[in-house]
Amino acid sequence: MKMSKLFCQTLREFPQDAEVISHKLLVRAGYIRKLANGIYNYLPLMQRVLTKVENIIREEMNAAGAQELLMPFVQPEELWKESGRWDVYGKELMRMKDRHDRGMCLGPTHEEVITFIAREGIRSYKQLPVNLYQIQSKFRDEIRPRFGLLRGREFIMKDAYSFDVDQAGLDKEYKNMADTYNRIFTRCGLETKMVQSDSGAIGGSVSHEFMVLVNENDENNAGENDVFYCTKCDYSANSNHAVSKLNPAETDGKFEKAEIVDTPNTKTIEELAEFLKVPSTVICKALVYVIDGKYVVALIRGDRTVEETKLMNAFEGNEIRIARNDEIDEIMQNSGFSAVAGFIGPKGLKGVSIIADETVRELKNFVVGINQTDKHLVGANWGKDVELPEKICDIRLVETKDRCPVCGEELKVTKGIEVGNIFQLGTKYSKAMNATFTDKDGTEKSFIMGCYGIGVSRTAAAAVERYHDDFGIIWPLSIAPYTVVIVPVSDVDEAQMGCANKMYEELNKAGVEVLLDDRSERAGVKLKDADLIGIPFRVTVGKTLNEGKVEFKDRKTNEITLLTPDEAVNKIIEISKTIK
RNA sequence: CGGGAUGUAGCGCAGCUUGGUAGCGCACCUCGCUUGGGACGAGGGGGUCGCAGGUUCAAAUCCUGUCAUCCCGACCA
Repeated sequence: MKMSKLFCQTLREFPQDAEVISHKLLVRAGYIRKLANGIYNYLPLMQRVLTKVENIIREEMNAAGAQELLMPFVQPEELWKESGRWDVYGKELMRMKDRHDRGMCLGPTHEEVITFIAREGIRSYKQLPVNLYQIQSKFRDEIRPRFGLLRGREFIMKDAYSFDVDQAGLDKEYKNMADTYNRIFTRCGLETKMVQSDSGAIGGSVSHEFMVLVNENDENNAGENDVFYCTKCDYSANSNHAVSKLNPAETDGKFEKAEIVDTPNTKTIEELAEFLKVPSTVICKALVYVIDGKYVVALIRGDRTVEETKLMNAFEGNEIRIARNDEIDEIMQNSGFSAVAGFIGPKGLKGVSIIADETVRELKNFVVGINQTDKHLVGANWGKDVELPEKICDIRLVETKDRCPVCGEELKVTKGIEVGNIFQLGTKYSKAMNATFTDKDGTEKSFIMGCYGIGVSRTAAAAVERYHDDFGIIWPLSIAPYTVVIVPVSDVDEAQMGCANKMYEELNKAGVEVLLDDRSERAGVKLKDADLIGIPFRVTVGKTLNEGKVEFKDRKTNEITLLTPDEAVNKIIEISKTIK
């Protein structure tokens, strides 16, 4: 491709509305352009990158035994009513009416449609197992799209769905997909970590996410997830799912008798601990949440934080938020109290569910709110002064220095970008949508399903996030839009242009993806653009041509070697052959 | 949805306080010159100043409303 004809406008400055580096660089280097909030045009260079990622995915998925199909982007309301998600998916599901006033939605994911396909097409266990996938645009009307391609409303996703006769089959396919994903991301030049995760709105039990770990010291790092991991064993999990063993802590308040004491203006745990001169670990903290419209009071040790996803899952909820002050007032009124937030306790509350984190169980002679403003109960003990709630779960956020649940080593945390996930769905959708097959023994059974997603556009953006420098993008070879760019320093120097053109022809003939910068620009412009766009290799044809040499530059190391034009061409052809 | 900020040429911005001919840099077009890290000179094109009302002889500027975008939070495959 000749750059004079390439549809690509690089910008001299970073776009003002971009925050993270992948967004800034992709816009500035002419890969993407915003159409609307969270919706982007993929320009020719970007399309080449996406196609490469997609083809790697295709090859590996096909090799793993999956079959590609394509489902509609627009889906009928009825299917979503069948699965029960029409009512629970929320505003993220882009809903609309067709001309006949029938409810439709844009596909944010395709469990319903694939289950419909399986229900229609699979009658017998003999047709199983099967794994079907597609690569397609998805639409999710995110509350706050941001970070360019990392969190758009429209994005490209590979989604695969497996159907098995039993759990053993699903386990096998799950492992197969995990291995496949590792191969896919490795081929894309990305190092990923497979971490345990929450299964979210998709449902199901077992799930893992594939995270590209980003450098936390990087000021604009775009990792949206905290990943806790163990340095000794291979335990790692998303913070919304991570569990830990706790270090020993002082949990005895050493108050000799239970009594209500004045604790004026101690609305936070810090203030209360300071006022009573006790460690925060002997305080039982009470937080009021609203889960799917119902009030929940969560008890947790004073020094710990509630993990809201865990709390929500404990009640099998879909939506969680902290209660507003007027809602707390309502609870107080219903229970005959009048305390404000900061003095809430479990004793005597009516119309709420109470849940306790495991950390409160061992508290002794502790401090707890008693639903009177500016007062707390000290020296409290479970069973005697306050009832221990029946519902006790792990609802706490893991912290660094907590111990690995597997081996006991200290846990560490890092930021990650989620580029893929795998879920064991089980029969959640097949049961709800009555999708069954006839098993060997003649009985009707529901499909055991799994689903497996990869964010294609996000993977490309994550690669930029991971590989760039002050000059621009540094694409991994396997997903770069072109392998090499030839830059003649002067487009009016006949020798240089002749040499550049000759190499260009030879490389093209050899099937190498090559760019020729034949623009009538000054050298600086062409060199800056080559770096910005991030082509892995650059051949500069300039003054060294007098000695019969051209410069060969590796974008990754910025190392320059002098080669004859023939040597350069051969070297690139050799490199090109290694691309898988 | 809560808090903060911003909307002026394709991009980046000034002008607004104190109302009076809409500007600068980059990009774009023409000519010249130049060709190893985003040159230079001359000329040129491009704007209903986010939108709608209002005040005024006169509004980018003041007032009201509204829309959009960005950041933080809540949410999230």
